Amino acid sequence: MQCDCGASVEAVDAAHAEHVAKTLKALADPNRLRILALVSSSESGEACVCDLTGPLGLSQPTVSHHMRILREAGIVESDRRGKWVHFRIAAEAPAEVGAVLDRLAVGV
Amino acid sequence: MQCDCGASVEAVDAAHAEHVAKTLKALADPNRLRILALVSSSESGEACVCDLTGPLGLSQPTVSHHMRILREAGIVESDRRGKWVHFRIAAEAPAEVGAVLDRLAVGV
DNA sequence: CAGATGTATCGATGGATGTCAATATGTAGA
DNA sequence: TCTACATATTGACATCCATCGATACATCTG
Repeated sequence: MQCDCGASVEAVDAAHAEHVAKTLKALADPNRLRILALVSSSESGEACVCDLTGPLGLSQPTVSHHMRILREAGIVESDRRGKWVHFRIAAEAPAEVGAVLDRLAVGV
Repeated sequence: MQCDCGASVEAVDAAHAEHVAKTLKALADPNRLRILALVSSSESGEACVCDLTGPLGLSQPTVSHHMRILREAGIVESDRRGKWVHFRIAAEAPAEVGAVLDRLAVGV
C-alpha cells in the first residue's frame, strides 16, 4: 500500500456487495437475458415455460431452472393459472433490471 | 407452445444477449464490485493493485486477475506511471456500470 | 379414475470461475 | 548492473453452473 490514491478500507460492506452480486449473477447469462426479453416483449407481458423452450432451443428442465433463478432473485414473479405458470417481470424488480432491459431492447 | 402469450421467436439476437451477458458477468462478483467501489470512491478516482489487496483481503495475483477481467470488459481503464498501474472507471464504460455503482453507493 | 399436458425436481456431467503459490516481467534507484 | 518493489502470468485446485435425461408433481379432461 504505497500508492497515495486515498482508497478507503471500507468503501462497501462485503455483505452488501454479495447481495448486489447475487442479482447480477442472475442476470449474467445470455439465455436468461433472452428469456427476459421474450417475456417483456410479449403481447401480454407474460410467458410460460412451454413458450420459451422453442425460441431458446433449450430443454424444458433447463428453462424451468432459469425461471427459478430469476424468481429467487426477485426479477420475475410467477402465477399459476391452470396447467400453465405465467411469468412476468416483477413489479419490484431490482433497479438494474430496467437498465439491462433497455440496453437489450435498444440493441447497443 | 400452447399458451397464447404472443412471445416472438426472435425478441433478442443471441449474439447481442451474449455480449450484454459478458459485461454483467464481469460485474457479478462481490470482490469486483468492492474493487469498483474502492476505485470510484478514492480521492483521486484511481487505485493500484497494491492499494486493494489489503482492504479486500485477497492476494496480489487474485486482484490482478480481477482487474484484467474488468479491463477486458471495458469497465475500467489502466495507466502505468512508474512502478504503479493506476486503474479508474473507464470513460466509455457500459451503461449498466453507472446504475450498479449508484446502487452500491446508496446501499440499497 | 385414467390419460394427457405443463411444470418442477433429481442426478450426472462437462465446462467455467475464483483463488493462491510460484514465477516471470517491468520499473526505479543505488 | 544489481536490488527492491509493483504488477502480470502460469499452473493447480476446488467449487460453482448450465445443461440434459429421467422422473415426480400438478392440473385439466374424458
